[in-house]
Amino acid sequence: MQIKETYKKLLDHFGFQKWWPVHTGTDRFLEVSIGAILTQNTNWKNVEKAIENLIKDDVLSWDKLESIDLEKLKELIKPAGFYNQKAVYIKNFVKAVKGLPKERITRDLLLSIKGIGEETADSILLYGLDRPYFVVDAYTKRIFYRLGITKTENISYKKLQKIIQQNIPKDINIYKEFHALLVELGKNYCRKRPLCIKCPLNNSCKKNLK
DNA sequence: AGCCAGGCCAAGC
DNA sequence: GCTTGGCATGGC
Repeated sequence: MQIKETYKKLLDHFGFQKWWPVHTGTDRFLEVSIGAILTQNTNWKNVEKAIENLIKDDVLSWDKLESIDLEKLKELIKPAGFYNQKAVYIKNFVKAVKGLPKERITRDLLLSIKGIGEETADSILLYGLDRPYFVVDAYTKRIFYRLGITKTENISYKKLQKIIQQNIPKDINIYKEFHALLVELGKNYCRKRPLCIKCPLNNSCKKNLK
């Protein structure tokens, strides 16, 4: 099955996901970035709790995050797990990016920040800054492998990103939507222990376990 | 009651 | 370059 067809099927089945979810009244770029850091290897439900804590304490702003005590920040984001390192990552990010004009914020700059890897950087760029970088995650690798599009689930980030970007239009709205749809499929059907019987890609998947 | 989640870093080969 | 271990909470 071709990549573009996969996108169409998922969109047809799930409908528009309208990612990235952010609260009204906060800086979108900031909230996406903090969410992207907090969701590293973590359930989004837990991230929501952490973000609610930040909003409740009125610290989801560049100035407040820069000045907040590190230990206090750890407490607030605790529900998201790995809170010791994520608090430092957030501090690193804010220090490196605060006050910069957006055109100065490049992928290389983000990757130079300790705690920002490829997926986090691309999530920030795509959903926070509307730049055309396709976000690859564990679901993406798993789904494409099971579909038979890639030969291994351990394909490198760069390789899979390149394959996908070469096979869909360079359109940030498609990039945003496709990744969100892959997450939806990965969460609900193409899980580690998959639910192939009800999967919307069931009849065109090589790894179909029925 | 385990298993798992929208990764990243450091260390070792 | 690729692999491994550590990091932590809460939902199911």
